[in-house]
Amino acid sequence: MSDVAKPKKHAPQPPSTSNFIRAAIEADLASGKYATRAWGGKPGPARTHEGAAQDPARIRTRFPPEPNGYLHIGHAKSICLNFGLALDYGGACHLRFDDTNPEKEEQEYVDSIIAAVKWLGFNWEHEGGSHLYYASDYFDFMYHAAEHLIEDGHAYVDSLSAEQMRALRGTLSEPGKSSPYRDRGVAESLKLFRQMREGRFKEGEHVLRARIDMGSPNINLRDPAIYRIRKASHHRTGDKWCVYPMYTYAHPIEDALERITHSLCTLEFEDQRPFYDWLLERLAEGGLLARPLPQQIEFARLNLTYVVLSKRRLIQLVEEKHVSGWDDPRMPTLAGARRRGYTPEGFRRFAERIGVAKADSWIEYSVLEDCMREHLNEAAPRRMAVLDPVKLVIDNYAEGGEERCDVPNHPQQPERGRRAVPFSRELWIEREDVTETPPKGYFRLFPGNEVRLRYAFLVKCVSVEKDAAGNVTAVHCTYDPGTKSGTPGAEARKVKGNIHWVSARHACRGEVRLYDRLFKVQQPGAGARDFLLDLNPDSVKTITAQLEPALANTRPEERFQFERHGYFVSDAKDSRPGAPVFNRAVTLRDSWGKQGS
RNA sequence: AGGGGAGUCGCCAAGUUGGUUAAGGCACCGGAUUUUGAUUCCGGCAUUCGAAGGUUCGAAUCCUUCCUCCCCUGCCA
Repeated sequence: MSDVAKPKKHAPQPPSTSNFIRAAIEADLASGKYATRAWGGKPGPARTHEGAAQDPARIRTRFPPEPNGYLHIGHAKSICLNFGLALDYGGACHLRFDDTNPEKEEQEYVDSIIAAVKWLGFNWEHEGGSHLYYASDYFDFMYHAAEHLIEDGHAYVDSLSAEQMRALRGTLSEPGKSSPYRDRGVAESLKLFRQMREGRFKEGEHVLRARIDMGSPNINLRDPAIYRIRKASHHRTGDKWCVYPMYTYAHPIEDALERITHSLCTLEFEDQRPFYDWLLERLAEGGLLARPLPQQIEFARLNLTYVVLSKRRLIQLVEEKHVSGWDDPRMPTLAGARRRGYTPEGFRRFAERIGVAKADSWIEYSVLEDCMREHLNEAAPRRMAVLDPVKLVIDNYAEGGEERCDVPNHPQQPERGRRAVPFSRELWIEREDVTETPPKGYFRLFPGNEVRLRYAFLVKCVSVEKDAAGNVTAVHCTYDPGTKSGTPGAEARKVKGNIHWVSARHACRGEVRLYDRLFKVQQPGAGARDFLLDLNPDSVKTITAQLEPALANTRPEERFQFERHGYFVSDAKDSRPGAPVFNRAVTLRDSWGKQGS
């Protein structure tokens, strides 16, 4: 049956260019839903936008972190999704700080979040406008909208304690019961709400609730609290307010004021969507918000094997000093990943590769590593570094002699130029590149075998020196002067082994941190187990390596491939001229199975 | 009177107005190239879509029943 012409092989395509969110956006764009969407030039209520010109942004998305912690890899998925969609569809993506809880939020976090989003390569500019917003900028509107809801009978002040409210809320299978304050008159609720704002009550004395349906099977609709009293200083509004809106109430309003078209969030907010729509509809029919209203769309959050992403656990790792800080290279925070040597391009590639859907899934950590390798392979210049040095002596090379080897900075990219690497009689080579008893298939140095010193000469192993314990202490070779790389006839004789080296006399010593995964199991803390029990005790190993001279002075965050090892980055905090410190981002793939080093 | 979601190859994930042999990526397995056991290149890789019935000329797509997993009872987000 092989005489039938085979269908031509399809060119490899970028991973899933289609997903349910793109489908929704494309459907909305096609239906003309947004054809007359106005944009008044800044976030605001109906009057800001009505009569204004059509929004130059075809869609608006937003990334809305609460500034109460550091961003992590899970956020990277959301950032790439939201900013990426805006870019793809000619839209704008807003960076918005959801700072509605003054007790947990700090300026330090907003700074780190801004830095992380920028680092990932995104910005919130669109058509000359900058879309960096804060929920706290909308507190006035939110407060007035709340009064409006009270006046329309859609909200009331409840004076039950939190415990009493919980008792009346019902359970998953039983309906809730009305609070005795549910039928409090509009005037009284309004008066109390104003007094709440004036600071006449203590925290917890009253709360503003939406009046919806205590019998709803959806617990989120059983008269959710929308405003609470909090006598805390806010990092931006200071002491102006002592009542703060709840996320449930604030988020839809933030979206509507900013004219967000597609409000993307994670699956756990699905049950919240009916309230989101209910609130916006009430406010729009009251003339406070412009239509079309934003729509919430939920997607599955990222789960990565061997990694924990919950804020609680991340805090525990830092506070209990299992890591050196939020930017420890083993942390899944973006600050940690950056210090580890991971790249923005790698993260974007990763987000593209894993796609977005509604099914809960676990992405294998190796997928992230592969994405980093792929980008680093293209981007990182090559260098030679010996991590576990053993001396190689070329017996027939002139004592005191030296010469230069002409080495490409990137074998696949000749335009990156070449550099001179000093060569001499005594070199450092990798301990694992020499053995007296070669296993099957081993083609590096062992007595009688010939290998190439990469970009230099062919050497033949004549003997191996060992200490009393049997450890190799030095290896003696003879070299063939006619085989220098780049000279005529250098390739006359082919050998399988090709090992890297550093001239002992010229080497620079440097600290190298070899990182491995922070946890030793795929799902740390699965079941009821304490996740700390799953910590990998060997997640970092610090060594002193012998580096080629060009590595002595590097700029902070400069990334290299150490040939035959992997990708390393000059540590942003600890590396110094002449005393370099490198972090290993990821190893090279290795079908021989050398397991890191 | 519970409600809301999800189940397509080892890991992701298209496809879901029913229409010929179920995209693509990752991993994996072969083979080629290679001065990185890397990279690159070529080839292979689901008679089957959680299960069982049913409708139909035809079903991953429609219907029925069942199974499994996730989320929801903060004055957190």
